Amino acid sequence: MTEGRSTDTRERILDAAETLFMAHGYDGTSMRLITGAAEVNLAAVNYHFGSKGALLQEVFRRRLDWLNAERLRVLDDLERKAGGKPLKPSLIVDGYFGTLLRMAQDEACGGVTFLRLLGRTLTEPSDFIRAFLANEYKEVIERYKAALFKALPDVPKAEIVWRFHFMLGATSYTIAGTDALRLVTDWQIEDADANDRLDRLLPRLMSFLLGGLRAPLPEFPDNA
Amino acid sequence: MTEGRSTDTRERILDAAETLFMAHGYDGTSMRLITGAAEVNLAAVNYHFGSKGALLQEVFRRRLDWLNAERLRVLDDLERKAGGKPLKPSLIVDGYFGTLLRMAQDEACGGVTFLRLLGRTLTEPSDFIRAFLANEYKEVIERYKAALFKALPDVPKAEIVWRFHFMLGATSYTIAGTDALRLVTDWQIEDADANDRLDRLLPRLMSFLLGGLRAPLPEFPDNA
DNA sequence: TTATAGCTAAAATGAACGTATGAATCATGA
DNA sequence: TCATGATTCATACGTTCATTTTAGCTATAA
Repeated sequence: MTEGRSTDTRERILDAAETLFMAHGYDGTSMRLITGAAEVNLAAVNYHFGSKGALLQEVFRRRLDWLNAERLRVLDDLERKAGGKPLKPSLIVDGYFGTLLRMAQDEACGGVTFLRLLGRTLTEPSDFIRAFLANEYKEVIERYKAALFKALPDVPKAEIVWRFHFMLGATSYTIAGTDALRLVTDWQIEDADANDRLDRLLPRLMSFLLGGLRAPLPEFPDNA
Repeated sequence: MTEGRSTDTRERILDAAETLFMAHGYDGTSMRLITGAAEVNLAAVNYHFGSKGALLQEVFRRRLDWLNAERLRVLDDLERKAGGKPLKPSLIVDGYFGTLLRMAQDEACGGVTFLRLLGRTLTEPSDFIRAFLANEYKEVIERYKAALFKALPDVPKAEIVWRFHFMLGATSYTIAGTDALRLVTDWQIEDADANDRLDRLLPRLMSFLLGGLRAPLPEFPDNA
């Protein structure tokens, strides 16, 4: 085989990088740490990916391509079944956020590790990764936003965009799972294994998101 | 005066560090960048604060001491007026998150810059800063959690903790304000100045948070 | 077998990092 | 006025960083 060793090295680097970027952030993770954990030579990253930044992009691309394609597939499916009629908001929210959390239960897709890395990186704005993620998400966001506009014709579009934003925040922060304040709240949550907790997280999060999405519209103070 | 030059240098360093940590993260901000922006000598940080890590802590302490004291004061006030009866959830949520966002409108308290730094750092878990923030928030979180338990006696405590967590996420992510996906959503938001946007953000966020907090309880799939 | 391309190994490069040092400068109290 | 302690300054130190280089290894194709 002409690439047996090579693909193995690439995958090992990507797996190690995913875990380490999640744990220590991009700047906090050195090439020596990555190649050490992957048990490959220091130069292998630059040979296979070109640079550290390109490696980070590849870590994301490996998972996001699948995730966002799946999200589009789900939405296509929903819209096909609805035959032109507006979708229920709960279905749209589940298509976007449910698909994400369900991916985390599939270890072959990176499991919770990638989920945490994603949540963390969405609030960590290195310029080059922002541009990359924006492009990677462009189509999906556009489609889901449009679906929400259609599903909630009486709600001002600006309000929907804001609430979509809030939902993204609640989800990202939750899946980052390493927030500083978790130490404080003496976590009387069930100590089941990660998959069990993930099972119950999805309904919990979904209730919260839908409650927020359908909340009464805010009233602004007069500042004319 | 025995400290004129000194306090000025300290403040300039803290201001510069606050802005730069916000923009580039902790690891991404070098001492040379900080001291350059503050127009002080490179050695000044180590002289006045001891180390880069201690500087970061001081950046937070300067704002958080006031913020969390104010949160406690507000809660004390509410509970005193209620005279032992449970508080309305909206008042509790406003006491916690409203106080935070109102602080951002006071430029003397750091304004949006500190708000963004806080939002960003809450998901950026350097071990030492996690421990510091956990300690800094300990009392406030405990008090507000207890108030919510009392205000919502029919809701399981675990559920309240989760939803408090989701609220923290939505808020942190929003105030970080630098999330990667903002580029995507062609932001048809009013182009008013920062304070105007902040004026309307608070009611918007509050509606969302309360909607989520009061949402119907989730139903879990049977996995017995 | 030999040439070639794909890949790995080990070492070196130059830049940037946080921190430490000792001299210079300043304000202050006797 | 002058000695003193606080602060600022320029500079150097020892690491660690991402990346590059050069040589060597392995497997396929002619």
